[in-house]
Amino acid sequence: MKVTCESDNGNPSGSIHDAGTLAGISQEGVNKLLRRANRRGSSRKEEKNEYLQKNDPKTNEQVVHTMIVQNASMAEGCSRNAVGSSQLEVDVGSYVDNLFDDSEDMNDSDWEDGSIPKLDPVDNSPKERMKGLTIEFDEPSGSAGRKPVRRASAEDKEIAELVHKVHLLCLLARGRLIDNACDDPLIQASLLSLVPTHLSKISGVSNITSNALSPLVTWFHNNFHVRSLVRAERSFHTALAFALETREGTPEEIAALSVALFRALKFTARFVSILDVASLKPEADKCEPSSQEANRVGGGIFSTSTLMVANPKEVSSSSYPVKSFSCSEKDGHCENSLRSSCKSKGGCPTSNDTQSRYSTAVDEVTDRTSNLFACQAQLDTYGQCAPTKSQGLKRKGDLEFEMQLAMAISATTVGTLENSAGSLDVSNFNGNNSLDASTPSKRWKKIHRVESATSSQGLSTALGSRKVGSPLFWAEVYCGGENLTGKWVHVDALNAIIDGEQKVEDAAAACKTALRYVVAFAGRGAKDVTRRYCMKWYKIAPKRVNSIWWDAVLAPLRELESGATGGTINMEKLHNNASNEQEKIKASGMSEYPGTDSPSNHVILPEKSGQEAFKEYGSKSEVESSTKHSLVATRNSLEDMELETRALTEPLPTNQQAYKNHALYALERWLTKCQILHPRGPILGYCSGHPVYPRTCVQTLKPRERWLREGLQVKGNEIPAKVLKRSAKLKKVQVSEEDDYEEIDSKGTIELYGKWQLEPLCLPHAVDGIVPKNERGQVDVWSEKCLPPGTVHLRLPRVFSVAKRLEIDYAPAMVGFEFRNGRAAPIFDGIVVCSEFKDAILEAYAEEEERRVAEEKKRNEAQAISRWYQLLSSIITRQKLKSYYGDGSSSQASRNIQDKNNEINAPDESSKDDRQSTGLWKGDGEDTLCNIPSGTLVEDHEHVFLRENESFDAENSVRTKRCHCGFSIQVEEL
DNA sequence: GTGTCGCATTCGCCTTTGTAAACA
DNA sequence: CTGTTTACTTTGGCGAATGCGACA
Repeated sequence: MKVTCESDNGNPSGSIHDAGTLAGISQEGVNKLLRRANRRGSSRKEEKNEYLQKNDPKTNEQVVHTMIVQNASMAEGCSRNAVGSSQLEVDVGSYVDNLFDDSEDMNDSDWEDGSIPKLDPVDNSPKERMKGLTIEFDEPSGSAGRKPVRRASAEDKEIAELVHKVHLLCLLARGRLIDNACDDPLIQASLLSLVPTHLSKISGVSNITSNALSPLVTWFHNNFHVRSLVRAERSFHTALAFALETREGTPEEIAALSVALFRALKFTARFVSILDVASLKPEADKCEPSSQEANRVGGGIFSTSTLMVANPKEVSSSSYPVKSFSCSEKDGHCENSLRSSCKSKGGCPTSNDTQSRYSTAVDEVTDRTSNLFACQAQLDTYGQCAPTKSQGLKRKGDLEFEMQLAMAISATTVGTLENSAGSLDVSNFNGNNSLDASTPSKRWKKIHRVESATSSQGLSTALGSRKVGSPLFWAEVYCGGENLTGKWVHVDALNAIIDGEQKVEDAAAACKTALRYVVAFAGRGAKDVTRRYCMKWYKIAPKRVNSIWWDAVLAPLRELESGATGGTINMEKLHNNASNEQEKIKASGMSEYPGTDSPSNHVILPEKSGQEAFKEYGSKSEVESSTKHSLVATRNSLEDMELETRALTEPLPTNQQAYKNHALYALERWLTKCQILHPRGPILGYCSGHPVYPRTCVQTLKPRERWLREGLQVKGNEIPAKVLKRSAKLKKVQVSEEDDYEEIDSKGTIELYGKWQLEPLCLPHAVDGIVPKNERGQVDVWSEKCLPPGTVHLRLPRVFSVAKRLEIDYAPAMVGFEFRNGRAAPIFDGIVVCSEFKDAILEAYAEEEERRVAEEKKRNEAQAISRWYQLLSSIITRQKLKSYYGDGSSSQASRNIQDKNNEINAPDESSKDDRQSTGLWKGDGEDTLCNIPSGTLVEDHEHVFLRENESFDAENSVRTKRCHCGFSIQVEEL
């Protein structure tokens, strides 16, 4: 192993390995760091590689890690500069952690705070700090091939979930803003004025079909183009108006315009967006696509303004041809490719600008732009974009989250930013109606620079970056002429695709966009319509947030949305349609299996949903109550049913592992040890020869004791549904304690029971004031259900003493266990007593507590007085000693010792008279108050209290003693 | 290049009912 | 003498989740 240090000018200024034994210390340190690096895992390469220099490939047997460590100023400069120093070379292959953290406790914060290299242990002089250091070491030959693994901890997961949730909320807010902008009458009117007369004839057609929309969509597609311009510094409303003016805009704006157009034409339309949130799983966003992939995605797909559709003729039948484009416009979409590659290659969406929270924006924009160019230069040079240390700590999800947060904030603060940033374009929009795609290039360039700087920092979700080309926004139009009852039709006017809902998933997947949340916005509300676009729900379900939380979030938005889009449907049609759906379910083998919770039970029956809808929207609906089938359902409930049906008719996965946590299906081999199939059937199909069962047949088993905690007990004569062998550890205990083999066998197993073998818990009743107890003389109170009838649980501290004093029968309440001293210890909380004694005990407890509190107060006061006494005695003694021996510094130490000795001896009656102090103290049997005129303490004088100067206040029993100097002391005689 | 499967590894849940000495 | 507090020894086994490599 070799360790060398280099100064910043390149000359070796010192070598650790020269320091004799220090070499060993250093080696140990390096090895420690290596171990640590191995633990941390390869996924954090980007966080650390700023400290690394590329390996020398010439060394064969030896893996050489060379690092150039920046000094403090360099490190700061690096963090200021988005790209970092050009001296940095990034080693992608192997790396080590902060090799220069020589302290023993190299904790995470040291690393993550970006601490600069510490001093060489040999040389403590700051002037001699190393600016560069080269370390070479041997790597164990066996470990070369294995990548270290570090999994996310629970904390990581929690943080990731929080980020995910907040990101979702931001995107929801964003979607609502866009939806609101789509309702703008001015924009709608402007759009209408652009539509050719022959196309506007379809306005208001009640039973429109998707085919009828084709000409309109084609026209829109031909007239509105995507341009990768983001005007984040203005409100979305303004941006939308500008996009309408120029007929060019971001995919988001163009999609919003299409929605506005449909609404202008009196169609019921929604703005639909994929909420491309930060991953729910930690570190999932860190592994960006490879540079090749980035090139492919960035340069290949998002390259023309007519995204993804080569020929308008393909309307209605085209798919998303995601790989068939080339870069053709320099100003427009090549920018995206650059941005994408910059981001993807190095994970470098311009470092500390990213951390600046994007709050002020305009004056920062120039910095960002320069950073972008710097990043670009870096890419040209190295093919890598070295992140700064602080940047490295940011996960991509965090960055996206921050950007979205900033966007949501900026979008919601309409008006404020408009004033400041609007000067860029708004005047043009307002005053110059002739602006179109032929806008002077200078002006475009300005916008373009603003956009590129902003988007280069990771604005992927709403604005497209890595996931360029992915269908993120489109419209849904309600076509009453479709499907008997009408249906929501996917309309991607951006790409001139109608009714292509089945292609969205594949197109998104091709662009590495996870289709986890597809949300439709209307009426300032929102509805999750992911099911419509997702064919393999089991794949995305684990990537979605807890459904309870998500449903709760969406609940109010759903009401708004259904209020805006909820038309009425003739129930007769609906019934026929639903029957067809039911038949589909039956055909797929999903219905009517004998399980207790058959999936078919989850299907909302037409009658039921219709009635519910009637209750909810009865006032608005056209009610025809004369016949059974003439109930009115809303589009909303109909759509709910459609989505629900989709959820229940998911095709069987072809790979076994998909069944592991599948919501609908299960394979026996993937059941856990506490799960069982009950009933064992029906078999819905086969996967690799294994029968597939409905998930509803999977029952969770628990031991008898565990069911007791839930207030359930096993019915009599029930045999265990499953018997597990006890762990080896417990068996050992059994073997050591028991010699009888049969006993071992009976205790060496765990008997498990299923829900169907249970009944409500029947505990013995409390009789004659006696609490039924278990064999340990206590009551296990896991929940209220575990309390014997006729008893109550009093969770009060020290209440047992009251019950004991009143001679009332009680039992300690054991509420759980904790691990203490390496063993499980029961936790007791309060007592269980018969209900009839509850009031008496509570009353006595209150009295007892009152008394206890009073006693405690008294005790505290006594303690306080005692401490005052000690304080005052020490002051007095100190003063006394001062007066005896003067204030000579040489004897200070001995006086201190004497003080302490005197403190120990105090109080004694003789010394009380000599006390000089302020305040009140209480001695044994008397309280004393000292009144000291100012300056008394500094007077070199011993007080003398003469009898004749005393006075006594009989009313208060206070005797006042006075010295001739004016000092007085009050003594309360008890 | 992608999907599937098996193996290895890591993380985190589940387990679950003292005692003797010192001190007040 | 009795009741209370404190120190002692400070889990660890196992299943689920996950990552990775091999293979089709």
